[in-house]
Amino acid sequence: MNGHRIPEATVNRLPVYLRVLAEASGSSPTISSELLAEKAGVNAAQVRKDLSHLGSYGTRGVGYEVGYLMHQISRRLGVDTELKVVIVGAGNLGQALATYGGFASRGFQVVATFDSDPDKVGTRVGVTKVQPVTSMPETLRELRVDIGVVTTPASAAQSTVDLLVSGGVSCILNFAPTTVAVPGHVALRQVDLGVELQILSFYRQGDISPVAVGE
Amino acid sequence: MNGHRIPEATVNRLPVYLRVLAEASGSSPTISSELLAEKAGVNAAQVRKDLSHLGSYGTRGVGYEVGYLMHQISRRLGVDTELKVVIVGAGNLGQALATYGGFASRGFQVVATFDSDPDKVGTRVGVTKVQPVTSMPETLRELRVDIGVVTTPASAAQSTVDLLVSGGVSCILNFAPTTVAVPGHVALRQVDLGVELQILSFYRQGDISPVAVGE
DNA sequence: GCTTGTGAAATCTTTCACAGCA
DNA sequence: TGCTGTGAAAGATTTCACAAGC
Repeated sequence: MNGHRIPEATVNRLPVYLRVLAEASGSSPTISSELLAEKAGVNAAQVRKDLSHLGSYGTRGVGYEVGYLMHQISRRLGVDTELKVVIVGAGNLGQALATYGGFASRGFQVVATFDSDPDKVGTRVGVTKVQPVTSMPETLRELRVDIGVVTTPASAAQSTVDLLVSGGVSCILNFAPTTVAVPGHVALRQVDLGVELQILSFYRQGDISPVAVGE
Repeated sequence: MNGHRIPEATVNRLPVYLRVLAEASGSSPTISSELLAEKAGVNAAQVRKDLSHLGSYGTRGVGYEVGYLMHQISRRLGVDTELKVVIVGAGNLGQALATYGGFASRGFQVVATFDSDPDKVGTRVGVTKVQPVTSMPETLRELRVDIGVVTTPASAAQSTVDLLVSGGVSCILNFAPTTVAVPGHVALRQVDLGVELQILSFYRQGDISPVAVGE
């Protein structure tokens, strides 16, 4: 079952499998769909169905070879090439994300940070120096940036996104507490932390509960 | 259509509608499903179906009364009561979240922060002073905390979650780059920022793109 | 006339259950 | 025997399309 379009729900779980595999890679050379499912918090049939979209990389009676499966998932996710990330908005959240270890360990390289505040420009954030937003157009082209992370206030989010898109950035992760729009050929994910808490507080009332997001 | 169980997919969109309504509340006393849909990035029929789960709060030929609809959504989400939040892990991300404006503006109050590092304990983060994790049990009970936000390293995430649960916290938002488990009656959402970027980088390759998360 | 509310259809996702292979 | 890979069934979600109401 190779070459066809991978369902969106599956794509959202592949990175989770990858993380579980990375954690498990020390223990055993192979892993069963059952164990992988348990660690990822899903059903074993789901794991097998998901992985079948990549091809037949398991061995019946044995399981999946951990290293090989990691390679195949990475390849399909397109995470095997180092991608360049910029962060726009060097406030608390922007600074935290710039130094967040989870990016580098997954092959993402934070190559620049931007802020409109002259007091922030020039200060050191992680391994980058904060640049003025006015320099975004040149910097984006020059560095051939892949991903933009937006941590500006809501009021600046849309104009920031427009700048990123016109600078050739094809993936945008928006943390600003407002919804932004992009042309259809740009990948966009919106994350609003306040919204997350509202959803949680709903589930608290009922019996049903565990919900996973960003996975 | 009132009183029955609200579908999970709908619950995930309600907070987004709430945010859109808050933004639109200045402009007009009413809003159509079409406009609300456009601002929330979904289909108008979906908005109507979603809202129909709360009751019939619209007026045919007119639309929805913004203030009243906000009230109804808030009530159903259980966000009309002020909820107490603690943040465990006072690193960059924890500090950023402690001062993140999106929580307070949505009725969540950050009442305490914890860290295991003695150097961090006692320092000021937002309006709270960092407490040692050893004081979590008493503090959680004393303040009757509703929500726990975990921003520890992966290695400390599960034990932190266990402490939160035994301290009576019924909602947990996990930002640590590892999956944690909780008993079924605790609401859990997992957010891994590295995973987000991996998903984005997949969509970059294909034609289809815009994906919303945490919404 | 304009917009909601909602059955019915279409689509997508998950789960089942078992044939097939190591 | 044990575990994958996968059709088929079940379930959930989205979209359509239109009757009903203001």
